Amino acid sequence: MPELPEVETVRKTLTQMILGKTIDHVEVYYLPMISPHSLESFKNKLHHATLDAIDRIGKYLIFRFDTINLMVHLRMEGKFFLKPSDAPRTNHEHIIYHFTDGTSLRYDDVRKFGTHGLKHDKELHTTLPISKLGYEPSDSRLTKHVLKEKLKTDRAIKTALLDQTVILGLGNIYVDEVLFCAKINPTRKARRTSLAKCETLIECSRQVIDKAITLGGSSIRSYTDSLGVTGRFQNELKVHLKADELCELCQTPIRKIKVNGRGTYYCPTCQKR
DNA sequence: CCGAATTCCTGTTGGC
DNA sequence: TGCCAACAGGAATTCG
Repeated sequence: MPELPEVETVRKTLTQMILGKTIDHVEVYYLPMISPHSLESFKNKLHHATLDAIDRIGKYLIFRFDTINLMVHLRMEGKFFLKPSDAPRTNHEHIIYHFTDGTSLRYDDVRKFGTHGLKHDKELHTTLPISKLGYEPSDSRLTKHVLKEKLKTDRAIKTALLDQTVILGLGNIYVDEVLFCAKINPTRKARRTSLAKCETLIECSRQVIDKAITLGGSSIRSYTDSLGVTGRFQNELKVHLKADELCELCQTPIRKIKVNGRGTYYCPTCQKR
């Protein structure tokens, strides 16, 4: 499931591949995926638009055309592929952006959870969902004081850190790794996190996310980036998906539990409550 | 307002 | 081996 490092890898790859291309026409095969839901409006706004840049805000990809932005969230299994326009559509390609040069960008998503929405420049940052998002780990505005304030909730720390308004970009893989790094039990109440631990959490988030970006993200389950090249951070995971394996710091078997419905991996010795 | 539960979806997994 | 329920999960929505 793509999180910040995987989305950043996709962004870089796509930038190399399709920057400057102009859309000829768009095909949509699953209407609930797009917004606004008007198919004609969606197609018309992208007609003959030229791609100026691809940005990223948290896990959202922002394709910048003239004055309109295509905001894409990959959710669990969204992937892009670049193919010739006349290549046959495969089972799970739900949206095809055809370019004027005879190539096409295919959005492939087995579970149909991804979203593609159009927003004008002026609304992008002032409307949901972007308007509510918190700061990314790399953002200097994310201070221990800011985090401490956002952690004033009765939810478990893991649940709070998955909330994109608290800290931006962590998903189920990296939140487990960050909590292991910070030696915090995932079920601990968020509001019990000390100022010092808030600082540790920020440092660990930066460390984990930076390293994952450097390695091209993690390739677990079916995730591959848009070139089919696989990330290498899965080899660096300390706890996620490591149930019953021994903690590399203390040799205690890693435990798997559920925290608010999410599969959660942690070391019961290193991450005491 | 807050937090938990539900919902979306389908390929994979596990139990019998 | 085959069948089917349970499971995976980000975030919007609904519920209490």
